[in-house]
Amino acid sequence: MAATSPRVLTSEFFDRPADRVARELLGASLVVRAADGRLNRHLVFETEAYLGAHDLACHGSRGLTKRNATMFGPAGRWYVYLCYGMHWMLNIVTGREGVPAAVLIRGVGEHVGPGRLTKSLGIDRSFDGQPASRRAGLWLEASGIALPRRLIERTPRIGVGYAGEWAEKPLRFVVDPERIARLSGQL
DNA sequence: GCAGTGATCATA
DNA sequence: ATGATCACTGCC
Repeated sequence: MAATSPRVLTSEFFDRPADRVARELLGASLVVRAADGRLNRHLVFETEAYLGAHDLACHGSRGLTKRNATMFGPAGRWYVYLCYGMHWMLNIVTGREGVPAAVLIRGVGEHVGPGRLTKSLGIDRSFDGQPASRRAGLWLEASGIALPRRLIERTPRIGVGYAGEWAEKPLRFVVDPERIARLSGQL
């Protein structure tokens, strides 16, 4: 009867190759603490991995800049940047310090699309560089379920056509949101 | 199918 | 200082 308490994912989980983290984040929960203190949980159903300096689709491949500095830092921090002058992109940094790698969170709960989910959840630049933790008010929790591998679809990443052969690597991970909600008993 | 949007970065 | 770029979205 002791309800298993949700496991907050920490740097131990994130300090691994981005593609591994991206796959294992499917079914995890993105938790947002609202202004009134309430917690809102959203199941992660779509992610993309950005592997590091050798990955030409990755911001880190153009070297360290002010914008992407968080990616070069330790794993487990939020990397948030503005895209097309309008949309905030939410990433979680992965791998060793000095290796610019991260996972883009593209879909959670009923929120489809990386720009829409940040808008819906009120996520912006203020989270950039913060550890994903309760203190930040934005964190990730492990799924309580074992997600069957056959439910995971892998495709090339979206919107990175400029990246040559790296544009075609299957580094986007997707599961059907309804299926995963049912598996988690939240439907 | 493509315009909007503006911070960021390279070039100078 | 200037111009190109861009991990998207919404409307044509």
